[in-house]
Amino acid sequence: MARVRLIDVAELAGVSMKTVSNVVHNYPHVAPALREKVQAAIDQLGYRPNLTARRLATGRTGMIALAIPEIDHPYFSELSRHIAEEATRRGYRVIIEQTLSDPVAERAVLSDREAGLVDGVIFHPVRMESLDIAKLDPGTPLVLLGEAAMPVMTDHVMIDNISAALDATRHLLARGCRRIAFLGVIAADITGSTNQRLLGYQQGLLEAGVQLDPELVFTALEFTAEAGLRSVAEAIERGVCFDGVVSRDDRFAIGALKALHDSGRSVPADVAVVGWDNTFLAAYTSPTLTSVAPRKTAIAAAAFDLLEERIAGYRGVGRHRIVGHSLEVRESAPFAP
Amino acid sequence: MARVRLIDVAELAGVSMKTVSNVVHNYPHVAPALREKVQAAIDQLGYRPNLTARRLATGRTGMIALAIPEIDHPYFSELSRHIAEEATRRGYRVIIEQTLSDPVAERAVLSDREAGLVDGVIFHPVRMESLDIAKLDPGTPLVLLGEAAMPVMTDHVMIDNISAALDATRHLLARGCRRIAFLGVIAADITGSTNQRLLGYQQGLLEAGVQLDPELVFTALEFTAEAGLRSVAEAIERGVCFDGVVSRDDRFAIGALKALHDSGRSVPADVAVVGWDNTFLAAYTSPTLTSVAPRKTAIAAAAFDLLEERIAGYRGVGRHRIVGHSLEVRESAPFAP
DNA sequence: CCGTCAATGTACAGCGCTAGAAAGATGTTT
DNA sequence: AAACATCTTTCTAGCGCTGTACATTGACGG
Repeated sequence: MARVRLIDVAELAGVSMKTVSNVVHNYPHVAPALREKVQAAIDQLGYRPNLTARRLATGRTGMIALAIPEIDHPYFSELSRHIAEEATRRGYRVIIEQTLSDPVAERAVLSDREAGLVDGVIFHPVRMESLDIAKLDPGTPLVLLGEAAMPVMTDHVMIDNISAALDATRHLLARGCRRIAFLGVIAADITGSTNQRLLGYQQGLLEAGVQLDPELVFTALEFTAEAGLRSVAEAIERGVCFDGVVSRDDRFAIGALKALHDSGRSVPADVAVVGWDNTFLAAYTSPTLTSVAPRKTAIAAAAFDLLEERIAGYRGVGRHRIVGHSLEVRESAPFAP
Repeated sequence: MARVRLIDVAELAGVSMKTVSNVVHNYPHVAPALREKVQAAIDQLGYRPNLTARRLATGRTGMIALAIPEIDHPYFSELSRHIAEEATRRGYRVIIEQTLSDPVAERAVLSDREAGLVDGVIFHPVRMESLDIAKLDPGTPLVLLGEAAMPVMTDHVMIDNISAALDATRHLLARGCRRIAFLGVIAADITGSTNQRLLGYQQGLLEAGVQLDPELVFTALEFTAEAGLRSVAEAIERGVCFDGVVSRDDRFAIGALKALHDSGRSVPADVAVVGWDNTFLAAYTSPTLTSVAPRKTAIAAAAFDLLEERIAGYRGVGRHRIVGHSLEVRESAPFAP
């Protein structure tokens, strides 16, 4: 099963390697007859160019790395899908790097692991801070996703979290909710996203003249539905009274729905719930879940736009692209009557 | 930002390239003093080996391709995660190839796309048949997942679908269900999995002496929760009477739960439901979903075992590994009282 | 005090492909 | 028919690293 090389084809066809290469690349300036002959040789031998060698010669790999915390988090798997499709469209392949939110793994994404392997990296950090990233930035084109860190020199794509949280909160206020909880602040979470969402939530309450109540900020232990469930269940046990929930993550919201259901509360009549990320789950919970919807395809497209400019040689300061969002209104928090 | 090469380090340290290479690889037979000196040069220049070049020289890429229909299908995203983790454990990186169940894309996976790029391919085909695969098999080590096709020469990992469907059906029968539906046969689905699951379902009914009723085999249009919902809703409208559902996919089951809920039926009192794949969703529906659970970590491990043997040079006939499964019993179909 | 053998280190030929320079072929113009 | 312009095709120097074959060194026994 010895691999067929360019030179083997060239010999069989009785031409030079470069001519074969020209045929493979569909370059002009190859006489039709010759082209046909070479093609026949290619087919006969079943020649396939060795991409590694091509890479070494051209310096471009045609691959980008996508580094995300968890492949199987619905938000990230949906985002991955869009990124993969955008990549295909633009002629790249994607290698997926799962960091599991581990600082060491995140660091590895930016350090020696990727040298010469990929043309660029799209990275959704969770634990690394701006300074870390700035220090490690290896010269490989890099675009960051999410809100964890935003070094000055690095490109960045995100949604306007404050305004999105504001929208969600206003939506609940319009329904008449006055005791609105925010789920969930996470102890180990140093990312900016939660803070920004919390900020938007607070801003919404303030502009409606509703008093902030620290008791209504629910803490979760980790990013799972289970944690969301527990957090809400405990709040209920503590006797906290609330009629609305803005959840920073669909999975938390799903846990919340379950906790509310278990405690005999009805959604949205007793408590209205808004989730975040508008993952496909949102359409299949009972009741279906109103959710903040980042435009994932737009995120993928913007990330690639920035990345390709970097790959093409742009060396300037970081650009920060804000991508649109909307509120997908479903049963858990319908429009005000 | 000129890249630092091995030879640059060698010059700075005043040694040969090979010695630097030896230090990088931690080979023995490098005097400690020299090693230190070389290491200093490496650090000073910030040298990072170029993986593409290393690949060309060694012939090994350290990457495998994972080709699946959809990244964001919960089953595949969970499977991907296990594969990614197994890959990390064994020193491989994963490049993910999304086929979207498109025959052309599936074909591309096995043809020129991956030549020389990866050491092996793990492929979950949907539309390609055994013969196609056998014809295209490019010599790159290959392991198939799922039941769509099983060419004689190719390795294969799957669960025993017949027996799993049998378990699910028996479980419902034990609860006293007698009008058990099978959801969902798909028109465009030529894969073996559905057939095998249907077979196990029928076998279960027969051994319990329950008459088969073609009316109880529900058809869906595509692999979405929406299609499952519609399929069940239409059956209800048609006046089909049933007290149990074996669903070939969790997403269908989720749709079914919703359809049943919408029609005022209670689960599991009126209709008991069993899903398939035990994706994390199953734990967060209301009611939670009993589901057939393939051992995903075992699938990942088995796939890598086979693949690594192929990479190591095994050239024999295809091995077929059956991986264990279980039935995760939750609220939608609890144990018989 | 020399020959021998490990232990270290060096030199260099590839890995397979690309791309630009140079050469060859063909056709056109005067 | 010579001179020139235009296509085609060949030649060949890398891309950066690895592994083999060979050179050097120093230690040690005879």
